[in-house]
Amino acid sequence: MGVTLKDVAEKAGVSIGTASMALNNSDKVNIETYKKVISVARKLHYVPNARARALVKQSTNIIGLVVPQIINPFFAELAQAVKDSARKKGYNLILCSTDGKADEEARYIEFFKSGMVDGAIFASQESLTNQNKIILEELIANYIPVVNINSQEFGSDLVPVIKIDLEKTSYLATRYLIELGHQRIGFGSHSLKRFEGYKRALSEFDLYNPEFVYFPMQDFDEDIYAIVASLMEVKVRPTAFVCYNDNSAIKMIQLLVEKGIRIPEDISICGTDNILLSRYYNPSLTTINIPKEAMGQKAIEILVRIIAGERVAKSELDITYPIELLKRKSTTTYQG
Amino acid sequence: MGVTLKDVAEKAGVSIGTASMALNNSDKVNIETYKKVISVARKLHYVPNARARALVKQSTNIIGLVVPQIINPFFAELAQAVKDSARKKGYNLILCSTDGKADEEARYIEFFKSGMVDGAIFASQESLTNQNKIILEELIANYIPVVNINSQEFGSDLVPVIKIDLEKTSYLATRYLIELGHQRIGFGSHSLKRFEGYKRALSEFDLYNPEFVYFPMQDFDEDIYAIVASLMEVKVRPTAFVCYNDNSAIKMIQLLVEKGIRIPEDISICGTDNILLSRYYNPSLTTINIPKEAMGQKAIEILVRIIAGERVAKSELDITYPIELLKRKSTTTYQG
DNA sequence: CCCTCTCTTTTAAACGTTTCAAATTTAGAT
DNA sequence: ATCTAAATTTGAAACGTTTAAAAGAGAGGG
Repeated sequence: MGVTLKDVAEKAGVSIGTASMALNNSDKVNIETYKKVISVARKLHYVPNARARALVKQSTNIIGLVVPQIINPFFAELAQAVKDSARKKGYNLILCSTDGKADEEARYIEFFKSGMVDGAIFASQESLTNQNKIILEELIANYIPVVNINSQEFGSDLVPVIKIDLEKTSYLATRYLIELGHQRIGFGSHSLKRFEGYKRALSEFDLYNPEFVYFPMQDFDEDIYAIVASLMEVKVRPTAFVCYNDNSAIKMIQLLVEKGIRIPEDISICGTDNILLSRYYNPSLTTINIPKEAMGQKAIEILVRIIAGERVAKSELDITYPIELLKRKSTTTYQG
Repeated sequence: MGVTLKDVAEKAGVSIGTASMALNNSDKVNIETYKKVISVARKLHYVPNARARALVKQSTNIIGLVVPQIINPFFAELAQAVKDSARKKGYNLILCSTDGKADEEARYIEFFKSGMVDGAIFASQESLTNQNKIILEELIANYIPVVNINSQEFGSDLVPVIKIDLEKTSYLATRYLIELGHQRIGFGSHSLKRFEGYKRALSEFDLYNPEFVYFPMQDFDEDIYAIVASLMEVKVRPTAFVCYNDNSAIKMIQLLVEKGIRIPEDISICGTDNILLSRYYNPSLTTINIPKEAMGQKAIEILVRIIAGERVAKSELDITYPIELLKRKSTTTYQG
């Protein structure tokens, strides 16, 4: 169907080998031949067949990125960063979103194993499904290079991890709310790590009260309705709330506002992620910044090095990026 | 490095051809042989090499999706829909975002030409860069199947288009604002089509006034600062504003609120896209729904059919999806 | 016992590159 | 004119599949 190297070679009057070398700028080929081949190739609109090249080169120049959901702005922004870095290194990015389903995750792992990508990055909220942790281990050990973003578990010789200190996110948020004078601070997340940070901050001031803790079983986003409903019924309401990401914080605010509760006057709310929109939300969202660009870039950088066969230093096997509290308008002081 | 078909064949005591057929569930192979091969393959953790398969099959089972930006929730949501449909048809999706740069667009087209994808979907705000319209035409004509989403130009035998009536988006929004009693209605977009709809609605009531029209030259998102600044200075301010997407509407609201302007009491604001967050924004955003899921799904459906060699019916070469006004809280009545 | 037909397996070409050893050409030195 | 070394080109293997044609093995009929 398409124009092949053979066509180019014939028209240029050289062998396939020579044509290939010319097109790959080998210095072994005579300048005249080179010119001839290039010109013929251009004339015929020759485009090298990436499939054939992939087979012989054992590499596709594609990197896979797996995220739980693209429609979560946090991951969209991360994907953007990863993509930009990948492109700079000459790679294309295949973006895979699992919607948190273990079988989708498994399908992608299968796909990766088949050799369609040169390496993969797994980004998660906190960890992969248990089942796939095992599959992933195997994947890495036997097939392709992998880097994890945000997983709190790995960080081995095989799978470097780029992460943040999850516990600290909620610690920072909670402590800030305490500093603002709040004493009844609510919390919602399915993450144990985050809960620990929340509890640590409160414990330091002897303010911890399990009544204000919500552990949604499923998807937090969906369970916000339940949390808000519960918040409306309870007799002593928290005056501040720590959400596990900006998306859920925003939903929560909206639902509360609809019930006539003012943010931040009645309840201060704090998110995590610093998604683009959090700055433009109304009220603008107090949140924890996560350096997505830096993390995405680092992940690609390390992955590319592993692909190239380099051995990464011990110090780079487990990198924790600093996070930062951004004080905005969704939180305010409270006088008991 | 990995286990190949040859290894499996040898261990199973059959030829490579037979092993291949067994693994592909061919009915030509004896049931005993089949079982033997399958069991050996499993034992050896054999995974077919997708690169080799792609070469001989002339197909990678990958579809490319090109969007201007992933971090725009509209495209993230569209990508989600496209991905889901693609997976259902057995394809993987390679997500490419161009950031509106013509050269990135061109690089992706080059990549597609090389045969790494079986087909491509180009989604845009309104149209591709001029330069690449030409490249794209050529791509389609000679290399791989393509479907356009949202482009207002194509819709040929070669490139089916899935789109909405852009003119109508702003017409609907503007007319609604007029119905609410507004007489000074502002407008911001670089889209001529959208401007036409805006103007048509106003003209019907003799309310058109060029003073209220903003044509940002570059990226609208960035130019919102300028528009808001200008809005603050002008002596007669519009009481309503039509934004060209939800993202910009949200930014605009936030900037206005920061200046002490109340939304919707002082200015009613209307977006377009109905991104997930628009419902959760504060105030919730009056906007135009665009059926992203349906459009994404249709795009895949048609593309897959073209890839399969089917000829699509004339009626499917240019499909316009219905849009719908969603009345929410960012707009309110106005008594002159 | 031979022929035919069906069922199964093998063989080998094909996919379109890259790459490296071998062959060829060219140039330079004697 | 001959030899050597360098420069260039060619040829062919390799990458790991799929697939169609050919070969082989049984079975059944005459």
